[in-house]
Amino acid sequence: MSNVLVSSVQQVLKELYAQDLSESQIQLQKTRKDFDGDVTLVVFPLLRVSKVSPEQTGQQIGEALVNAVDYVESFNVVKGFLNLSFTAGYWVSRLAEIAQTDNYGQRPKGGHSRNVMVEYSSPNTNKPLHLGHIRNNLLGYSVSEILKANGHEVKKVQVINDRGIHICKSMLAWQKYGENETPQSSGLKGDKLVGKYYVEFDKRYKAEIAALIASGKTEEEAKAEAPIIIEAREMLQKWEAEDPEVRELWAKMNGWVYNGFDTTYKRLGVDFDKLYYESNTYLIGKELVESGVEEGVFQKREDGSIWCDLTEDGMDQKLLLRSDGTAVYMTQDLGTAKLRYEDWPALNQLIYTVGNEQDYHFKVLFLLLGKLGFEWASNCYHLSYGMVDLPSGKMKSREGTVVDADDLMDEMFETAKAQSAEKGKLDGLTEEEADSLFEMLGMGALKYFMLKVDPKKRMLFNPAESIDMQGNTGPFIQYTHARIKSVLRKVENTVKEVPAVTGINVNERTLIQLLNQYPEIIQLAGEEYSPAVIANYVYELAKEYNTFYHECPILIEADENVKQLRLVISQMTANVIASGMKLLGVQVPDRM
RNA sequence: GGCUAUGUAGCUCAACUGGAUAGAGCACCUCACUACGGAUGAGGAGGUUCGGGGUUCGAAUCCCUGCAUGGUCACCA
Repeated sequence: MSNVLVSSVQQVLKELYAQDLSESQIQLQKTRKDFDGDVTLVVFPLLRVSKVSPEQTGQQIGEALVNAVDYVESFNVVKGFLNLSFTAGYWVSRLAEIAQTDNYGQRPKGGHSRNVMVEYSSPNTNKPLHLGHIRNNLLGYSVSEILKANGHEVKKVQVINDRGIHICKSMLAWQKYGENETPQSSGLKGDKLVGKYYVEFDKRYKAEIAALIASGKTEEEAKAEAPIIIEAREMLQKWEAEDPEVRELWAKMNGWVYNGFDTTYKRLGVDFDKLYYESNTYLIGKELVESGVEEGVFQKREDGSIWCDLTEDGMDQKLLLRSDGTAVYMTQDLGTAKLRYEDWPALNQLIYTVGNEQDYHFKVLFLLLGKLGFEWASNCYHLSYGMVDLPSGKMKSREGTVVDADDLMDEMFETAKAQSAEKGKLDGLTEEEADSLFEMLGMGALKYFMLKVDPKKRMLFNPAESIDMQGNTGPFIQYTHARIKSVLRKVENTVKEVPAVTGINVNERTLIQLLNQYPEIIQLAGEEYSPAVIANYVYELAKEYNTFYHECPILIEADENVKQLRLVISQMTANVIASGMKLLGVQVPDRM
């Protein structure tokens, strides 16, 4: 609609001032709430062509638009702002179109569609998932869904960091001190069990360092010479040499971890189309690095290590392969990227959902891919997000302040349960139904809380406040949806026909305007890779509906046409709420 | 120290990318259920948008500068 109006404005300007102006010079925006109107034209940029005062310019354009555009009913000018009001008929017909559109808000596939691979989660296999992973998972999943809604072809993937020194640490500690403990024997979730031995390794390592320092070594020497770390390094080399015993242990312990992760992913509601394992890609990376040496873009040093000199690009020397020939993080990332493009040659964009602590890493990665001659290097994008802090500061595993993902989800469930019990609205639900509702509400609260914040900003997670369910929260929106459903349940046939009404009130108008915005919101969220855009919009919609609900009778409305209009508005609001929340990975209940 | 991000009400976050009197929620103070769900709504109070310059019709937004906070500069991942 604004596009149509833009060209009308251009037309009018041409007639008035004999000037052709580009679209970008026509600034249309939603009229602010405290002013009268639907759409506002900013006239300041037009003064150069009108050569009269802002007020006069607004007046002239306003008069011309009322004459030229049939749905522009009236206007007013405040300072340099021309506020335009549309006819009720215009908005009613907009509502009718919305009601008749399948998958309203979503953009069908077409010429603009891209093939996009979104990587997210990608944990290490040496410890369980925590709060930081939750933000990552929710963000990656939601952005994927948003891109799909924009008509793109999306594949969700992760690369599992299943090899490296970290997993060797867990393996070694388990081998030495584990006494064959298994998830079955201990009753521990697999990822938790492996994490336990990672912590055990760290403890022993610390003790050895302390002992060496006491015997006169420097801290640096102690860290390098502690027997247990040397053993771990040896194990990594054995692993790379495919030592059968080490590989067997490795496969067993990783298997435990994957089982544990699967449980967590399932509960979080995230999924993947394909999994990559670094154990399968680091060799490709090594080959790439070697070929880079041959091509002269990388350099081999005397000790055998391989580097890339990035000083001309304003960065440092970057290690790509250790002197003992083992791979580093960067090595395998190069290999993984190459493999992905081989798997999906039509790929247009590769998105990495990874925290901003790795901004530098990805800058370097993309640069290296370019140096290796991959023209698609410029299509790689680092979806960087801020860390999650606790009121006590950073999460630190050593200080035991890590918020475990499974524990947190349990807590959310319990809170939702307690809240519902307090409201006393559980009548008629079986225990099973009630539990699934609590899960929906608890997860809704958690997901909405984490996604409503702009991804690139660091966020504070206050356990006490985050589980709040009043105000700007997931359950508030879920409640609004349930309430609408409750109204709709009471009418026999849901009518999608928009009746002929002579006028609409301010609440109806505002809601239709908001509903009308939904497609633009999805587009904006896609362009910015920001679920927060969706979250804030859905909140505003729910809030506005609640105001409408208080002001306007629906079922008891005497005028049958007005009643139908309100029912359609209600129906569409519920649809858009459900649709928007789905993009965030949040389900909405019909009753709660 | 270099590079990089962030700084908005007591707290947690918005602000359509340069537009009007900077908006919400929480907390605090009022008020509203014999109409459809009170996990709600209406109102009040709360601001030098970190400080200082600049650009212009107009700045939270852009530029410069200072301050604060986080991240990062590993033969860790």
